[in-house]
Amino acid sequence: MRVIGGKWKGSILWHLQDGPVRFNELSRQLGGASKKMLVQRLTEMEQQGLVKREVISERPIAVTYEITGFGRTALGVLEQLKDWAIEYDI
Amino acid sequence: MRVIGGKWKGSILWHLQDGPVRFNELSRQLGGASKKMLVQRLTEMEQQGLVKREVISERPIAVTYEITGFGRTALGVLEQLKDWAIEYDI
DNA sequence: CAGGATCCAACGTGATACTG
DNA sequence: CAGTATCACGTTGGATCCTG
Repeated sequence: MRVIGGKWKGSILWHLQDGPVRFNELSRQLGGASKKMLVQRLTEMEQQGLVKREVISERPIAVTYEITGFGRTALGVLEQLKDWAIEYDI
Repeated sequence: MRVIGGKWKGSILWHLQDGPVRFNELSRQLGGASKKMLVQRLTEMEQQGLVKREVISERPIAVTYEITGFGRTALGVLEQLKDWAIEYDI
Protein backbone atom coordinates (compact mmCIF):
# COMPACT_ATOMS: atom_id res chain seq x y z
CA MET A 1 0.00 0.00 0.00
CA ARG A 2 2.85 2.36 0.73
CA VAL A 3 4.16 1.69 -2.76
CA ILE A 4 1.08 1.57 -4.96
CA GLY A 5 -1.55 3.16 -2.72
CA GLY A 6 -2.91 6.64 -2.88
CA LYS A 7 -4.86 8.53 -5.45
CA TRP A 8 -2.33 9.16 -8.18
CA LYS A 9 0.35 6.51 -8.50
CA GLY A 10 -1.80 4.17 -10.53
CA SER A 11 -2.73 6.87 -13.02
CA ILE A 12 0.86 7.99 -13.32
CA LEU A 13 2.09 4.49 -14.09
CA TRP A 14 -0.75 4.06 -16.53
CA HIS A 15 0.22 7.13 -18.50
CA LEU A 16 3.85 6.08 -18.63
CA GLN A 17 3.00 2.72 -20.13
CA ASP A 18 3.86 3.52 -23.72
CA GLY A 19 7.16 5.25 -23.24
CA PRO A 20 8.79 8.22 -21.53
CA VAL A 21 6.66 11.27 -20.94
CA ARG A 22 7.76 14.77 -20.13
CA PHE A 23 6.76 16.43 -16.91
CA ASN A 24 4.37 18.99 -18.29
CA GLU A 25 2.77 16.55 -20.67
CA LEU A 26 2.13 14.19 -17.79
CA SER A 27 0.74 17.10 -15.85
CA ARG A 28 -1.74 17.81 -18.62
CA GLN A 29 -2.74 14.17 -18.99
CA LEU A 30 -3.49 13.94 -15.29
CA GLY A 31 -5.92 16.82 -15.36
CA GLY A 32 -6.72 17.42 -11.72
CA ALA A 33 -3.24 17.04 -10.28
CA SER A 34 -1.34 20.10 -9.15
CA LYS A 35 2.28 20.38 -10.17
CA LYS A 36 3.37 20.20 -6.58
CA MET A 37 1.50 16.94 -6.08
CA LEU A 38 3.00 15.53 -9.21
CA VAL A 39 6.54 16.44 -8.19
CA GLN A 40 5.98 14.82 -4.82
CA ARG A 41 4.59 11.62 -6.25
CA LEU A 42 7.22 11.34 -8.96
CA THR A 43 10.07 11.92 -6.53
CA GLU A 44 8.63 9.31 -4.25
CA MET A 45 8.11 6.87 -7.09
CA GLU A 46 11.63 7.40 -8.33
CA GLN A 47 13.01 6.51 -4.92
CA GLN A 48 10.82 3.44 -4.83
CA GLY A 49 12.12 2.37 -8.21
CA LEU A 50 8.77 2.60 -9.97
CA VAL A 51 9.88 5.25 -12.45
CA LYS A 52 13.11 6.55 -13.84
CA ARG A 53 13.80 10.24 -14.18
CA GLU A 54 15.96 11.41 -17.02
CA VAL A 55 17.19 14.88 -17.85
CA ILE A 56 17.05 15.26 -21.61
CA SER A 57 18.37 18.77 -21.99
CA GLU A 58 19.18 21.86 -20.03
CA ARG A 59 18.40 25.42 -21.08
CA PRO A 60 15.57 24.94 -21.64
CA ILE A 61 15.46 22.05 -19.23
CA ALA A 62 13.59 18.95 -20.31
CA VAL A 63 12.91 15.93 -18.18
CA THR A 64 11.17 12.68 -18.94
CA TYR A 65 9.79 10.04 -16.67
CA GLU A 66 9.82 6.43 -17.71
CA ILE A 67 8.28 3.38 -16.12
CA THR A 68 10.79 0.79 -14.88
CA GLY A 69 10.53 -2.98 -15.03
CA PHE A 70 9.51 -2.97 -11.41
CA GLY A 71 6.97 -0.29 -12.20
CA ARG A 72 5.44 -2.61 -14.77
CA THR A 73 5.03 -5.34 -12.20
CA ALA A 74 3.24 -2.82 -10.01
CA LEU A 75 1.03 -1.92 -12.92
CA GLY A 76 0.24 -5.62 -13.27
CA VAL A 77 -0.96 -5.75 -9.70
CA LEU A 78 -3.05 -2.67 -10.29
CA GLU A 79 -4.61 -4.35 -13.30
CA GLN A 80 -5.71 -7.21 -11.05
CA LEU A 81 -7.20 -4.66 -8.74
CA LYS A 82 -8.99 -3.00 -11.62
CA ASP A 83 -10.44 -6.30 -12.84
CA TRP A 84 -11.72 -6.98 -9.35
CA ALA A 85 -13.22 -3.52 -9.09
CA ILE A 86 -14.98 -3.93 -12.41
CA GLU A 87 -16.22 -7.40 -11.57
CA TYR A 88 -17.89 -6.14 -8.42
CA ASP A 89 -18.91 -2.85 -9.93
CA ILE A 90 -17.19 -0.51 -7.52
CA MET B 1 -8.22 2.01 -3.72
CA ARG B 2 -11.15 3.69 -2.07
CA VAL B 3 -12.37 0.28 -0.98
CA ILE B 4 -9.24 -1.61 0.02
CA GLY B 5 -6.70 1.18 0.32
CA GLY B 6 -5.40 2.76 3.46
CA LYS B 7 -3.43 1.46 6.36
CA TRP B 8 -5.92 -0.67 8.23
CA LYS B 9 -8.55 -2.31 6.06
CA GLY B 10 -6.31 -5.16 5.01
CA SER B 11 -5.39 -5.99 8.59
CA ILE B 12 -8.99 -5.81 9.68
CA LEU B 13 -10.16 -8.22 6.99
CA TRP B 14 -7.25 -10.49 7.81
CA HIS B 15 -8.25 -10.74 11.46
CA LEU B 16 -11.85 -11.47 10.57
CA GLN B 17 -10.92 -14.39 8.37
CA ASP B 18 -11.71 -17.16 10.79
CA GLY B 19 -15.05 -15.97 12.04
CA PRO B 20 -16.77 -13.08 13.79
CA VAL B 21 -14.71 -11.04 16.19
CA ARG B 22 -15.89 -8.65 18.84
CA PHE B 23 -14.98 -5.01 18.75
CA ASN B 24 -12.61 -4.93 21.67
CA GLU B 25 -10.94 -8.15 20.71
CA LEU B 26 -10.29 -6.75 17.26
CA SER B 27 -8.99 -3.61 18.88
CA ARG B 28 -6.49 -5.63 20.87
CA GLN B 29 -5.42 -7.69 17.87
CA LEU B 30 -4.71 -4.56 15.87
CA GLY B 31 -2.32 -3.17 18.44
CA GLY B 32 -1.61 0.34 17.22
CA ALA B 33 -5.11 1.31 16.14
CA SER B 34 -7.08 3.73 18.26
CA LYS B 35 -10.69 2.92 18.97
CA LYS B 36 -11.82 5.93 17.04
CA MET B 37 -9.89 4.82 13.97
CA LEU B 38 -11.33 1.37 14.25
CA VAL B 39 -14.89 2.61 14.52
CA GLN B 40 -14.37 4.79 11.47
CA ARG B 41 -12.89 2.01 9.38
CA LEU B 42 -15.47 -0.55 10.44
CA THR B 43 -18.38 1.79 9.74
CA GLU B 44 -16.93 2.56 6.35
CA MET B 45 -16.32 -1.08 5.61
CA GLU B 46 -19.82 -2.01 6.64
CA GLN B 47 -21.25 0.50 4.19
CA GLN B 48 -19.01 -0.85 1.49
CA GLY B 49 -20.22 -4.35 2.18
CA LEU B 50 -16.86 -5.70 3.26
CA VAL B 51 -17.96 -6.61 6.77
CA LYS B 52 -21.20 -7.28 8.54
CA ARG B 53 -21.94 -5.81 11.94
CA GLU B 54 -24.09 -7.77 14.33
CA VAL B 55 -25.38 -6.83 17.74
CA ILE B 56 -25.20 -9.92 19.91
CA SER B 57 -26.59 -8.57 23.14
CA GLU B 58 -27.46 -5.36 24.86
CA ARG B 59 -26.75 -4.51 28.47
CA PRO B 60 -23.91 -5.21 28.38
CA ILE B 61 -23.76 -4.51 24.70
CA ALA B 62 -21.82 -6.91 22.54
CA VAL B 63 -21.09 -6.51 18.86
CA THR B 64 -19.30 -8.70 16.40
CA TYR B 65 -17.90 -7.98 13.01
CA GLU B 66 -17.85 -10.63 10.36
CA ILE B 67 -16.28 -10.69 6.94
CA THR B 68 -18.74 -10.92 4.04
CA GLY B 69 -18.40 -12.87 0.82
CA PHE B 70 -17.45 -9.68 -0.91
CA GLY B 71 -14.95 -9.00 1.84
CA ARG B 72 -13.34 -12.34 1.08
CA THR B 73 -12.89 -11.41 -2.55
CA ALA B 74 -11.20 -8.21 -1.39
CA LEU B 75 -8.96 -10.27 0.84
CA GLY B 76 -8.08 -12.32 -2.22
CA VAL B 77 -6.94 -9.24 -4.05
CA LEU B 78 -4.92 -8.20 -1.04
CA GLU B 79 -3.26 -11.60 -1.02
CA GLN B 80 -2.13 -10.96 -4.59
CA LEU B 81 -0.76 -7.67 -3.44
CA LYS B 82 1.04 -9.34 -0.58
CA ASP B 83 2.60 -11.93 -2.85
CA TRP B 84 3.84 -9.17 -5.10
CA ALA B 85 5.22 -7.23 -2.15
CA ILE B 86 7.05 -10.29 -0.88
CA GLU B 87 8.37 -11.18 -4.30
CA TYR B 88 9.95 -7.78 -4.67
CA ASP B 89 10.91 -7.49 -1.05
CA ILE B 90 9.10 -4.28 -0.22
C1' DC C 1 10.39 23.96 -18.78
C1' DA C 2 10.61 21.71 -14.47
C1' DG C 3 10.49 22.46 -10.41
C1' DG C 4 11.35 25.15 -5.33
C1' DA C 5 9.54 28.17 -1.62
C1' DT C 6 5.93 29.87 0.85
C1' DC C 7 1.44 30.43 2.81
C1' DC C 8 -2.89 28.82 4.10
C1' DA C 9 -7.09 25.80 4.47
C1' DA C 10 -8.75 21.14 5.08
C1' DC C 11 -8.34 16.91 6.77
C1' DG C 12 -6.85 12.78 9.44
C1' DT C 13 -5.36 11.36 13.89
C1' DG C 14 -4.51 10.69 18.80
C1' DA C 15 -5.74 11.54 23.54
C1' DT C 16 -9.08 12.11 26.69
C1' DA C 17 -13.45 12.12 28.80
C1' DC C 18 -18.13 10.65 28.65
C1' DT C 19 -22.44 7.41 27.86
C1' DG C 20 -26.33 3.81 27.45
C1' DC D 1 -18.78 -3.07 26.21
C1' DA D 2 -18.95 -0.42 22.19
C1' DG D 3 -18.97 3.31 20.98
C1' DT D 4 -19.62 9.17 20.82
C1' DA D 5 -17.88 13.97 21.61
C1' DT D 6 -14.50 17.21 21.83
C1' DC D 7 -10.20 19.29 21.30
C1' DA D 8 -5.30 19.84 19.90
C1' DC D 9 -2.14 18.62 16.62
C1' DG D 10 0.59 17.38 12.60
C1' DT D 11 0.28 16.29 7.92
C1' DT D 12 -1.49 17.11 3.23
C1' DG D 13 -2.86 19.52 -0.57
C1' DG D 14 -3.92 23.58 -3.45
C1' DA D 15 -2.70 28.32 -4.90
C1' DT D 16 0.54 31.47 -5.88
C1' DC D 17 4.89 33.38 -6.86
C1' DC D 18 9.68 32.70 -8.04
C1' DT D 19 13.97 30.68 -10.57
C1' DG D 20 18.01 28.61 -13.57
